[in-house]
Amino acid sequence: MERLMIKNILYGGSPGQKVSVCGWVRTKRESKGFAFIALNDGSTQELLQLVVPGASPAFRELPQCNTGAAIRAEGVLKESPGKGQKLEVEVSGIEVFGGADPAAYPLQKKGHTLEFLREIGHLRSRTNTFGAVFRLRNILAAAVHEFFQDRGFVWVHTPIITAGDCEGAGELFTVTGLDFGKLPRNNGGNVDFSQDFFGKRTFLTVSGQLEAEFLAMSLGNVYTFGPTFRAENSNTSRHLSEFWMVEPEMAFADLKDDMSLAEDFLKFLCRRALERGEHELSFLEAQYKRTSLDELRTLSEAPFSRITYTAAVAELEKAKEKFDFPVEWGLDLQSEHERYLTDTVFRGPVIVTDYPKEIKAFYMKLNPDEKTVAAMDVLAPKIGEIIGGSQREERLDVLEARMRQAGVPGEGLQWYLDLRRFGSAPHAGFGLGFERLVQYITGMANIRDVIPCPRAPQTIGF
RNA sequence: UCCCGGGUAGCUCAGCUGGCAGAGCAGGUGGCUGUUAACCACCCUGUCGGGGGUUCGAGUCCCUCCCCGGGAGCCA
Repeated sequence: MERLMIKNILYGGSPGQKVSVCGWVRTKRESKGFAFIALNDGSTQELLQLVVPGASPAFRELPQCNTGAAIRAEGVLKESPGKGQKLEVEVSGIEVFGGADPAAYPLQKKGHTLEFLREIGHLRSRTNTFGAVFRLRNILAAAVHEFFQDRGFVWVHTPIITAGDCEGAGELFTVTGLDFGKLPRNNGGNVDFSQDFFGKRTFLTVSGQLEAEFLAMSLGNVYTFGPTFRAENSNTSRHLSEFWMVEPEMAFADLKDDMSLAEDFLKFLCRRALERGEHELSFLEAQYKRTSLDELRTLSEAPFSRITYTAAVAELEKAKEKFDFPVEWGLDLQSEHERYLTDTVFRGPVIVTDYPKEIKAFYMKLNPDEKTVAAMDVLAPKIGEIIGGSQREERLDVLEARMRQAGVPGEGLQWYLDLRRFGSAPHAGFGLGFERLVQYITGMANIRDVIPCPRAPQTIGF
């Protein structure tokens, strides 16, 4: 008999139907004459109840059917007389693929802390919480592609290995083929990377943006969606050393277009999460009370607030709240300031625009006031910056001047400047940290709980 | 990297001014004909994070290192 997924049985099955189902036992409840097994196969948040009558030969298999065991069950689908489920399977046969010693299996029939589950990363996806999070992560990843593909954006694959820290976005991981036992040295005593695999020092990418720019200046609208690496010694609930980033880049677009795209994008993702992950979201809402379906519904409909950096600073200056860090035009907004704007002033996502040029990257377009740049950050309640973007500087002379001021060496970036020499055009884009998005939608407090194998300083199990 | 708070049974934690290491849950055994993290009874569970020191005596006090969490910085 063909194996059915639990999702399809619960939503497409009818009483009287013969079924075969495989999965992992969540709980077993035994009486003298019968037993109940709650089974999960990862296809859905919900569990399938198996009823094993004492007369069934399957009853003899019960001692092996402990929490965690992998089994196949065959039987007849019936309407359940009990509360809590509509359908259940009256089992006639059970095959145990692999048992799970109850004394040794770490996942007990009780609640566990997220911290403990992080220590058993290879098993935590068998829990309700992580099943929900990883299914939602998939829904969102698919929705990223759906959103851009529907708008004619081309998915481009920018390199993982790069030759320079052109953007200055944090510390980089070095990639090398050199033998650490006998590193070649130059006259200065430093490692001689000219003898390395690529003939120069190379790194894991910190952003695909610069490459995405030249692809946008040929294909029109493009986006990247792939892994990104930062060697920063960040120990927070919002940072990973390896994370996934989405970076759209649009030719012939300005900051307004960029903001509209970011807003439409986030709303679309919320809507898809609600449509396709309702059971998962409901579970997480009930379990942790850090996210709410109503909040996501509001977010997917109401317009985002928008404010310039200058106006935001004025708002903070007149705030009654005491801040630990100073508020002054020219200083970057601190976490506490961002939180005040999202949680107190606007009570929702807000887009802050036109930051002082000194605190933003060299490639952002200089505004006519020559003090600010056409940058935008989308700030979300609780987690802060979820999107950072800008219109790019397309004027060669202005860009070169900005690079000199910022101390960015031009040698490795001639190809980037070429885009301003040949057929330059206004263009804009942004970067979205995918895990921050998943965090925001699921309400998980720690970013290490929204990716299967989190990489962070001193953290690389599994 | 900095500032706080932690590390005691498989898990979550209590353990006061230093004096025989505890509870709940999980697990085991038995009972129970419709359970929902089932219920009832009984039973088992320890390198008190590692090392050093003070003391007649350290889970408890001191030093040091490691690990975890929260916050900050950096950022997405």
